Amino acid sequence: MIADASQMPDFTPRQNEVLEQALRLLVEGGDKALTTSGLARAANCSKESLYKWFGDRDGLLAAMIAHQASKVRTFERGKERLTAESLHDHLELFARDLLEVLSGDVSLALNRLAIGQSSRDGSKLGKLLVEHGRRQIDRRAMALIDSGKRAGLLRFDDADGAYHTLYGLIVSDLHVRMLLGEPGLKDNARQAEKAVAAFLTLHGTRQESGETLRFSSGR
Amino acid sequence: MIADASQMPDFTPRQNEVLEQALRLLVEGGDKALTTSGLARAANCSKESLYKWFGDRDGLLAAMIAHQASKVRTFERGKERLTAESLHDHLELFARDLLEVLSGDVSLALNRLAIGQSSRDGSKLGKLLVEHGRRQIDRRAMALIDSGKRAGLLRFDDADGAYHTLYGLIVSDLHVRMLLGEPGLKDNARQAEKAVAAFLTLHGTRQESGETLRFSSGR
DNA sequence: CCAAGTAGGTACCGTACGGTACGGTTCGTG
DNA sequence: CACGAACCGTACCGTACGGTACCTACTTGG
Repeated sequence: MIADASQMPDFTPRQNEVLEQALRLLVEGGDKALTTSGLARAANCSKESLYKWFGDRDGLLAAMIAHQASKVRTFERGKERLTAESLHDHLELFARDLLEVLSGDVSLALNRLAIGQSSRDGSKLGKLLVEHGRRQIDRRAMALIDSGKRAGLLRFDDADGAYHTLYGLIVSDLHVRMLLGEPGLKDNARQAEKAVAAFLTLHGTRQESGETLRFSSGR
Repeated sequence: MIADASQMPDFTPRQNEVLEQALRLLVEGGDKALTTSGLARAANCSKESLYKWFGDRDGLLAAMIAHQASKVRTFERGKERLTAESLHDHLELFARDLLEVLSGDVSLALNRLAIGQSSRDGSKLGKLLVEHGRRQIDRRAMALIDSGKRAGLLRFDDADGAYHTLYGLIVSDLHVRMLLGEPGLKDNARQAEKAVAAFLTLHGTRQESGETLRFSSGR
């Protein structure tokens, strides 16, 4: 065995295949559709194997989260020189990616699952989800706005606060509404533009033109 | 019987008592703890009465939402003359109230319930929750920022967009995190201040001092 | 004082789940 | 070839839920 495989889940291909089916079931039918019998049937495996591999239903859920997270590797952005324009573009790209991720089928289903469980398992799944799913995107955004500050393009005292401001401007109540079953935005890109413009108005060092303050047309 | 009781749920005191117990069970143990047998035991009533009153488990859940919503009547704010200071204060009050409501036990439990059900009932509960719970607070905020605009204290093209900006600045990802089981903010008032300051920087007509741009210390 | 409606208590039914056990089959390995 | 491990399919068990039926006790109104 290799000494250091990080905290890689390290599932076998067969297990990954089963986890993929599990995600499919979850997305299609929600919590109730993800039964051990149903999964065994859908994935052409035996329940005994499920319990051998994942130990428990909760273990299966945790494995699903880990599996999904392992697919969404965040690509480290090169440390290129930041200009006002490239910062703006990177922020918009981040915003679009964030909206894209949050409105994804699997993300919504997993969040619903974790939220549903949070009342009875002491939010173990919720912690897992935040750890695996959010830390990556948090890191990316923090690195970006930090670079912006070092390049003299952004100004703020508290990076964490600034990031949460950015997040709020991008997402607003959209995530919860989607979790409750409402459809997503018609135009993610438009929302991303507006959010980044507002963020730069608040924290940018360059005077943004009044154009950025004009918000028009809605969801 | 009185002719017009609006769309008041109009439950008997006994039924309200039972619904109160149902909410308590839901808050304490989540979805799984709210069983018909458990509720009948906790509320000292019979399962048969439950089904006679609410028809169905889903009917019970809907009744719980209606019951809870009927408790949180939003008080219509008087149409007093708005100054920059009073607008600021009203916005901060709104922000604090919003954070207060969202972090309430019952609100979180009901949102978790609706989110958990949203995959299987076509988001019927979710719609109900948004209708009953959110419309009130939305109305209040829209009326407020609309007054602000008419008084020349705020500027924006799209009131809905401006409101969502305000909402995002206040709540950010806090709601989802709390739904996932994380504790709330230490200091709601501080968050409310920061959000309102940022909102006024974006949409206020008066030049806010640089002080309002300085974000310090975090969650 | 009694009839009728209302509500509580309990037993029951069908179902479906999580979890386990067992026999048969494939596959890698010495 | 033979052995054992892994795995599949299925049958099974205990439990707990939603929902129903039945019976009793209390109130209410004439």
